[in-house]
Parts: sequence; C-alpha cells; structure tokens
Amino acid sequence: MMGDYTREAGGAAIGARLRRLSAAFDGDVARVYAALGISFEQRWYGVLNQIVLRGPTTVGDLATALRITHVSVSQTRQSLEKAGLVVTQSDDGDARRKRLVLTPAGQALVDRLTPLWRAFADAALALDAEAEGLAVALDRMDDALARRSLFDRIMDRAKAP
Amino acid sequence: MMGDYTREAGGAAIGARLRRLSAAFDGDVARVYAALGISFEQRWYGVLNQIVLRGPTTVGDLATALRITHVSVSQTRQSLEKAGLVVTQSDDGDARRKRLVLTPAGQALVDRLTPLWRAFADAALALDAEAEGLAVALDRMDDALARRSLFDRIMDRAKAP
DNA sequence: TGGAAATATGTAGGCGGCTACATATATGTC
DNA sequence: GACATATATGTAGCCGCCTACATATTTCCA
Repeated sequence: MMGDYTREAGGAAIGARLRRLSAAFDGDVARVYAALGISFEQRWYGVLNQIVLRGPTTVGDLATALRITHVSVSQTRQSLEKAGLVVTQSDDGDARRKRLVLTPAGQALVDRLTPLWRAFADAALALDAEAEGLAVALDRMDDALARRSLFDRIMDRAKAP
Repeated sequence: MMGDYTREAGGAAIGARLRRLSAAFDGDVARVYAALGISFEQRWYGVLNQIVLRGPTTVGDLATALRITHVSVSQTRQSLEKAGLVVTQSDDGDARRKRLVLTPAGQALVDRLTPLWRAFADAALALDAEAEGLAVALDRMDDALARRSLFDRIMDRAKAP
C-alpha cells in the first residue's frame, strides 16, 4: 500500500509528501507567471479572487474564507497595497475593520489574468480527475483529524513508555 | 465531489489544501516536541533517520533519498553540526564529498527519541488507514505530474487566448 | 458609566523549503 | 598534461505561511 520511501521516511512520510506536492504546485504556477512575463505574487490570488466574488472584504473575513491566519492576509494586503492593486477603506462604523477594495489597476489586472486563472483551474481539475480520489481522500483526512488531532494521537501513543 | 471551498478558491484549491494539511501535520509534530520539553528541529528527522538506516551519508545522497534539494540538506547539516549532533567527515578519496556522521550526543538523542518516532509512525499509519486511499491517490497524482507537469498543462491551455 | 472582556488588525521573528549563483574537486578528451 | 565539462557542496536571498505578542476599538455588564 505504501511505497519504500514511506517506510524509509518513517512517520514524516505523509507530511513530507504533502509538503513536496504543494511546493511542486506552487513552483509550477510561479513558473507560468514568469514564463508569461507577469509580475504576480501567488499569495495575491486568493485575496483578489475573494474580492471579485464577494466585493470589498475585511482582513478577518478573507482569512476565514481562505482558511489561513489573519496575519498572512494582513501581509498580503500590505503587498497588494504597495503594488497599487488594492486600497483600504476604514468602513462601516466599526473603526477596527478595514475593507480591501480593488483599485482600477487591480481591476485591470484581474480582467487580464482571468483567462489564465481559468487555465489554472482547468488544469487542476484535469489533474484531480487523473489522481482519482485525491480530493475525497483529503476530505477523509480532514475528517479524521477533526475527530482526533495528530497531536492527541501521538501523545496517546507516547504516554506508554 | 469537490466542496464549495474548491469552487470559491478556483485553481488554487488543491495546492492550498495540500499546503494547509502539511502545515497542520508540521504544527502538531512541533507541538509534541514542545509539550515533551524536547528541543528538536523537525527538519533534522529526515537526515538523522537516513543516517541511522544507511550509516554515514553524503549531502547529495541525503537530498536524493529525502527528495529535497541539496541546499536544504546542507542547511540542515549546518544546524545539526551547530547542535553537536553530527560531524562531517571529508572522506573517500573524493574530496568533494562530505559524509555526515552521528556524534555520541547525536546517537544518544536518536536512542532517546526512537520510541517517540515510533509513536509518530503509528499515528501516521492509523491516520492513513482512516483517510483510506490517500497514499494511493497521492501516488496517482505523482504519476499524473510525471506524465505531464502542471506547468505544461497550464501553458497548453493558456496558449489559446 | 466605567472598566473587563471580546474582537479586528498589525509587528517581529521563525520555519522548512526553494532558485540562482558561486566554489571546489574530479573526469574525460585532444 | 591541459583544459572543458561534470559533479558535490555552499551562500544569499526569497516564499508563503506560522506563532507569540502588541495595539486599537467595541461590547457587555455590574
């Protein structure tokens, strides 16, 4: 069921495989932007995509939607502002919240990259189909970890010395 | 087949899921060491494990076995040397190669942590069983990427404008 | 109404990888 | 035997994300 590498790598195997695979994805996506001469940071995508889908959105809501920390979103926001793609609106009546809004330049970039992003999505869907069952297996892993975290599972076993 | 998040996240979904999952694994493993009061860098594991399995080993062979770059191994080696767990032997008759050898302190740490690493491996195997088919699906993804890289797949689709 | 607690965001520093480039040694070929 | 090329390792600097902690604002309740 599991290859030689898994046995050799011990308990680190699954984590290492997932890390390697996600890094491979990231690398190839970065190479696409580079090959097309587009200056684009990958971490921008999630935030821009959410703003397109939902309109002006706060840091916290973006973090929730993207399932990353607000800190990462905050850093991405700074980067997007520096690049002139997004501005911040102190909005609402709640002065703690900041809404991220596309600038005209941001909208133009989104319009320009939308066909490319569709190509990404198509390629990812095709890959997912070829790696039949990957998404479902990832769902099952999420469920298993929700039932009992890896931390707890290890500590259970580490108790008996 | 794929959840709402996938649709919302677009093409970044699989990559993001893999990244998040591997980070979750890393985080929980780090928490285990912390909870047990053990000062241990995770990236040490792969190198130490390989040295235990194969005896003194070179940077390049470790990189191949662990499927990471020689640069990462080189950095890990520095860290292991600074921690006094490993020393370098300029060996062979080929003065380019450096073999990494466990120090007594390194061997003692390995002996001490071996039961914990077994707990890691057991927990990972149990998780893999619960997330039935994950390892196999990852194999299929590796195969699919070997047939044609994500880069090529995207560029194929990006050509037609 | 005046804090205490909750919520939203930001800063500092770290992690395990990576690419691009540099250096040292070995090998093969004319 | 000299020199081009291949191989082994190292350095600099980056990436996307993280935790721990700090700050600003709002809300709740005695």
